[in-house]
Amino acid sequence: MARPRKFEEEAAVAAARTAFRRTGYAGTSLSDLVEATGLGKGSLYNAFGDKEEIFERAFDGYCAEADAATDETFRRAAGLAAALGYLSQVTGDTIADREHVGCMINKATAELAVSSEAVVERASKTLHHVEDRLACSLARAQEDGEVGADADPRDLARLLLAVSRGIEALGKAGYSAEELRSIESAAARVLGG
Amino acid sequence: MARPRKFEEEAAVAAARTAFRRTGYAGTSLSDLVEATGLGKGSLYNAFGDKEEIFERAFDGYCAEADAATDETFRRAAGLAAALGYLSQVTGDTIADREHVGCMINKATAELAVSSEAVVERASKTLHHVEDRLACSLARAQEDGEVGADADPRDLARLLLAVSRGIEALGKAGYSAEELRSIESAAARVLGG
DNA sequence: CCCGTTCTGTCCCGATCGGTCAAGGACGAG
DNA sequence: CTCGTCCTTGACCGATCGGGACAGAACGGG
Repeated sequence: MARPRKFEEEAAVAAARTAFRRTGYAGTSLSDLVEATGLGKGSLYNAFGDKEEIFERAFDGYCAEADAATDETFRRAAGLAAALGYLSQVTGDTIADREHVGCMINKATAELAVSSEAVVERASKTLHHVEDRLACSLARAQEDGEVGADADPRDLARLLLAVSRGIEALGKAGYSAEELRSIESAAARVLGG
Repeated sequence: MARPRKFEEEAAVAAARTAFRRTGYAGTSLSDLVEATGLGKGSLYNAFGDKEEIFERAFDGYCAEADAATDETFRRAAGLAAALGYLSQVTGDTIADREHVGCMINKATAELAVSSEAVVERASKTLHHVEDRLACSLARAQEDGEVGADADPRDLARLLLAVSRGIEALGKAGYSAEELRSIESAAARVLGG
């Protein structure tokens, strides 16, 4: 018994997300969000509350999608191949991102880790999710003899995660595709040898 | 034959830098900079031009200091110890930074890589400087038999650089001191073994 | 068909944004 | 001491900020 929403809430959040990804939290104004989503300022405000909540929704959606993408990546392969596949995926995404928009997790923590505990926690959760999948794959790899038996799979997983975050960061700092790929293969060599 | 500057230009830039490091470019207003530096708005503008130039000066100073600190780190040690010392240094700094202020290179590229080629170039230069020092140390380590002779020192240097950037990023995303240290030692094991 | 409810667009607000400028003060050269 | 030069201060600018108020449109239950 009321007028229904004309817009897709999820679509609006997604549009807001791309805006935030490009210009950050402080750098994105409400009018930018209005333009990005196509909604009126009133609708935006009515649906989500304030700017902070819109960002939180956008960031949460990004992390949720990242989690799903991680699951998908590790569903397609197992063992060492899965771990290296993840690294290759990150490297490829970084190289493809010629505009240097970059990963939202990095951007959000870089900008807001000082002031928002919520952002830190959400980011931590998503990264630990990756870590878990990596550790699982590496443990399997160890059983199969693909990886030396003396190393702790959990430590190796964290190391690989750090490498992937590093590749992302270096990509945004102007490192070339060749340089990034050389990091990826060096990591593969160090693990697989 | 004129009234001299009452303030130290470098001190003002340094004060502005800490403000930018905390709240980013867009998140730091001119009044914030006035408060941080203690200068009047007019003096700031007169001395540096606009906000963008102040940031550029601050970021440039940060990178220059980082370069100097890198030289100092690699002057104190050589070979594998120097490379691992650098990694330990980054890890320690990240752990000590409980407020999650973080490295300005990461922050600046995260926020401005999309819009400012200058930031990307300055960041790239500073990171390549680290890479060069790492590569040099690792080549020496290889001669001394500390590192396997089959690996390319340049690739290993990039890998280590990526790990260090990853540690920085993970620290800002809430990773604990133990977790970060475990990454550091895993990297050491992988290299030294 | 009608009314209550919710959504939407627009106008408005005080605050603050980045940036400018005129007035006056402080200093050094002569 | 005087004067020219540069610096500092603080008021001020238009624009935009995030947020809110509100009238009216669109819809569903009765």
